[in-house]
Amino acid sequence: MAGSGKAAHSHDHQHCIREALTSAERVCAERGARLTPLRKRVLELIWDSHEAIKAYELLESLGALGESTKPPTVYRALEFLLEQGLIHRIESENAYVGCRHPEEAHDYQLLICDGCRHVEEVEVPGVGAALKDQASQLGFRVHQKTVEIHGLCAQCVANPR
Amino acid sequence: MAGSGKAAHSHDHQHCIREALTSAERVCAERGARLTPLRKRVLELIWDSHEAIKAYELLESLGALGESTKPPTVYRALEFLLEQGLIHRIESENAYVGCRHPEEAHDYQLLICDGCRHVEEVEVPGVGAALKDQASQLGFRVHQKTVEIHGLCAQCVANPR
DNA sequence: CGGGGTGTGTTACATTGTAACGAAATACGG
DNA sequence: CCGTATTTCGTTACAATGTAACACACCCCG
Repeated sequence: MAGSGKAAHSHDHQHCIREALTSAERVCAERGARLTPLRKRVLELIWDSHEAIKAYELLESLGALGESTKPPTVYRALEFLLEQGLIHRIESENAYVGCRHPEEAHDYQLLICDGCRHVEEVEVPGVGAALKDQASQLGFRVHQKTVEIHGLCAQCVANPR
Repeated sequence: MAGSGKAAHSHDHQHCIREALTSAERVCAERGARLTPLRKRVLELIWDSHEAIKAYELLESLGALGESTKPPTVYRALEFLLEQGLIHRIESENAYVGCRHPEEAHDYQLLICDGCRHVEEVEVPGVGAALKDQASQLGFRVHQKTVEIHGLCAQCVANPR
């Protein structure tokens, strides 16, 4: 059923979900942040796959679960999850994906497959530092870095539609 | 008048504009692409500053010039300019900015000031290649790279509001 | 001058995101 | 435990961003 055989990018996804939720609980507990049932449900829905998911898709899923179905509900939960570093926003897609390393701040880059929407979070050594250094040289104070690589993942290169 | 003394990031901006337009003409001529009056006007409006400008701001400016004022007009012009590499889209802002090197494809990163909206296009050596290499190692075929750094430019760090 | 392709005008709508306000739930000092 | 402050949530209404579809104008070419 959920998250098992789906062919591409196979792995024990139940494990991913469990780990993500456990991590989230711990991180929030440590910080005194409240991972309410609603926020947790949204986080679960995002972690339902490793694919980019949109706010209104989340909204629809919540609706199917009999929840309130108004945009602010979802956007507020997303805002919280972003603040806590539990998810990433994909700017070039207006979409969201679970963060692999929510325990601490980190540089990251996203490989986004335009074929299957799979998103891989990587940290290419040196990239974050190089950007920071260049900015510093120009007197620019960095607050946030967005690095998004679009293309086709190995699966979709091998197996085009 | 237009683009002269504005204090921050001072430079001969008239020169920027002339150069951008000349470049655009040449590039389009070489490729047989049609830089129509409408498209050129939109490009001029974008180059009116080095700041990120939004589609609906362009729309409003066009309206003030007595042009047609419907969204598709602007979005189609933007699409053309993006295809020709004459402008960049800033994904994290839903905004647009003139490209500094429209003559040829190139890696680039954008430093976006959240204080004054100024956008600086840079090419940090190695960053584009490092991202490409990492992707290749994962079997990922890159189509497009988006690198956007938000923060405060030197002017705004020195002179906060 | 007629036909095909490209560009533009226009209508209508889809998608994405937010402000504002009140009600409910939770935290917190006494 | 109670009353109050704060946070979270529900709801309405709307703002901002972007697109599909079709009609018309223009231009090149034969």
